[in-house]
Amino acid sequence: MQSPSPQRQYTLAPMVQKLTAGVALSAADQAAVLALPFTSRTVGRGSYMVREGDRPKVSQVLIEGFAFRHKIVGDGQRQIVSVHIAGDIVDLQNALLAVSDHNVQTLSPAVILEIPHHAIEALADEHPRVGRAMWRDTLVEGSIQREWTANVGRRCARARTSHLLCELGLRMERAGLGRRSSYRFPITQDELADALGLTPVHVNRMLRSLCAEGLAEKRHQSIAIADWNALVLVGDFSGDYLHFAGEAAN
Amino acid sequence: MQSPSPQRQYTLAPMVQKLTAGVALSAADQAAVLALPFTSRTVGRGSYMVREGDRPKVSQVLIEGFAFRHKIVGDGQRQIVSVHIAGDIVDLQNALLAVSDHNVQTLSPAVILEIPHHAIEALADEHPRVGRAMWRDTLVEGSIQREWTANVGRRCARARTSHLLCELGLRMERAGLGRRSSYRFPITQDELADALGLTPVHVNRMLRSLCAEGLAEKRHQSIAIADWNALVLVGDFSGDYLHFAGEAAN
DNA sequence: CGAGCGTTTGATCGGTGTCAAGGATCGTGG
DNA sequence: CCACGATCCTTGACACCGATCAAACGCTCG
Repeated sequence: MQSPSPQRQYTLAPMVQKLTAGVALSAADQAAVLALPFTSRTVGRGSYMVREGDRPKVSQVLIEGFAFRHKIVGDGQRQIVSVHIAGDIVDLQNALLAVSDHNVQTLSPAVILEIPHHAIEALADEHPRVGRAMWRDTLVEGSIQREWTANVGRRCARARTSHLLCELGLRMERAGLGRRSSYRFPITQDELADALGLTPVHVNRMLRSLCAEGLAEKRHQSIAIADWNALVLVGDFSGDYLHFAGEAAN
Repeated sequence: MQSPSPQRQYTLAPMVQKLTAGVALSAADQAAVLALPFTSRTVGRGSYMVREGDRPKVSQVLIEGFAFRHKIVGDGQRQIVSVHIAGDIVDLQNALLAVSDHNVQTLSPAVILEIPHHAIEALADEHPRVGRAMWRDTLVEGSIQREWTANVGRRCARARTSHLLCELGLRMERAGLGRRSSYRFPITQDELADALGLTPVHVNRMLRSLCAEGLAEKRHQSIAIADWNALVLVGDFSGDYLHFAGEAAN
């Protein structure tokens, strides 16, 4: 079975937390977010949240579980372009873009809250600060995406792999879902390979070598980072691009 | 010397055009954009518009010329993560993100308009539709960035190169700066290599082969695409991710 | 306990990188 | 208008990282 309890009532509190982390929101603004209409659904691993070519009418917030975005290229190969954890607003894109340019799929059983696009647009109109917070969220995602491009384009397999483990560690810790040195991450080596632009075989070799050298280890559904500083070094990692700081004075 | 005439007065009309292409704006909204305070400057090729680590106080609109964003990884290699043409709002990011996570440099002599961040924030507050339009622009950039990640991660050198030529062709045509089959693009093979995650030598080989087969040719400061359909095929290209359509009904 | 999926390992292949040298082109200054 | 220097392009030979192919192993979950 999966973690989410059957009949539990979910709220948009994680979305509020996500947004306030970047832009200060008044009590009224926060209340407006919480008052958004939504429906919840619980899905299994591998479920599609969005398909390329879709014209979604709702945006989705990931409340529990993991998900990833990916694109399929001409010869059938898959590139995973981002990974999402609980609290991420996964499908804000399509509030303003008519047709989806990529697929989103769950990496684990998940709980998803769906919000109609018109409600999001109305919210942004009536509460500009919230609109700004959602825009900022999009900007941070853009920054992460740039780093992924650089990671795949210019780092060797070993560094690439380490870099991803570091990023996820920091994001999980920040979201209160684990420690950077140890967090849940139910991904297969096949999926890792597609996220890193490598083959599963080579990912396996990198993971084995990182483990053998006491840097990090991929367990069944989790990651354990034994030597954070060393992994940061190997992965050429700096978390600046995650823009955790928030706005300096706002 | 460079194209821009010395004392000419520039306006934010290109920014209005860019924004209205995605979201319908009222006359008042458009006027508000045009009324933004700005200063213009003319710079030579290779000038930095933003440096990683900067805390910019202005956003920049590229009025004439070309620019690119890039990141430098640990061993000194450079990854170009995006390319920008006249009309692009290059530095909207830093309106909401305190510190820049990447560098922006001109690819040619350029004319740049600088707008103070506070003016952009005020504009978004007072004209939510404009805020939405800027947000949408960010979303489209995100989409392009995802495609670049997939391009670099999962396509062979030949396809990668072709894909970039197609993208630029479509964007230039859309912006009214040329035809997809022939457009100005003053980039060196070194820079192309850094945009594609390849080496200059290998980019050269791909270009020569594309040229030998009558698909496309890189001239001095321009691109000529002799067989668009064939290049699209080789490059596994589809322009959907550029989201040209605009909002269906808005 | 068994089936299926995911992981691990070895051997070999190939695409792209590296190194090196020569050639073309452009912009500059005389 | 020409000469020159710098940058960019081009080509070949060779090396290497990561891909491919193939097979066995182990773990989970039902």
